[in-house]
Amino acid sequence: MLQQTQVERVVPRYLDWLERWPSADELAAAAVADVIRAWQGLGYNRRGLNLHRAAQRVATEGWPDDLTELPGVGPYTAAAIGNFALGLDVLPVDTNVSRVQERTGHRFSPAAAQALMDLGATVCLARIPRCGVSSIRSAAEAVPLRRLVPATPRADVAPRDGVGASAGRPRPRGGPVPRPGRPRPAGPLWNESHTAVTVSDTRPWDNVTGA
DNA sequence: GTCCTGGCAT
DNA sequence: ATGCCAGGAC
Repeated sequence: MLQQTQVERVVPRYLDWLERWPSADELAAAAVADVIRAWQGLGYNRRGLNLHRAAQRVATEGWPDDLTELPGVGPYTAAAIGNFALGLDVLPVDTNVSRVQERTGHRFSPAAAQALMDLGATVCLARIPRCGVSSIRSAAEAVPLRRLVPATPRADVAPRDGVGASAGRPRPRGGPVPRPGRPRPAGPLWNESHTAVTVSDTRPWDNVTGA
């Protein structure tokens, strides 16, 4: 349900759904019409169908080792389930996480998954990154601007004025604004779900990688 | 890589 | 109103 649909929109539907079909077996036994009806309003009805089919497959053949064998489950969802539900050491790389990794040039450990997602969704935004309040700004500043801009300007994207519109070239993806590095105080990397991730004085992102 | 599809930014 | 975004399927 969380594919392309916001959490707030999903939660109540998810709870109702689990109350009605608490297990894969029970969902598998449901009529397709009921599944579609229960999915109404969540968008992308194909996901509801896929979920139903996946449940049927799990009901008959059990859980596959490779979750991407289930219909509707790609690399991202498989990694997300692996990390959050199964406790596996895999990093779900959605566009938010991908963007953070690109801008910092850093490979984060799976332990940082939740913090990375929230950072990418609330601070390291695609269009207008809030570098001023970013806890990993210093990491992004260490990345040459060259690596954040396409080699050739995209013809289909008009140049924009803005804070980072440097070098007379558009920054279609809105990369972070590089500045001279400067010491920053230690503090929590991120806040909302109280994930116990803290940063150090020198290389903040290393604490997050577990390196 | 392209297409799908609903949400979202502009 | 228009175009971009984003996981998945192919």
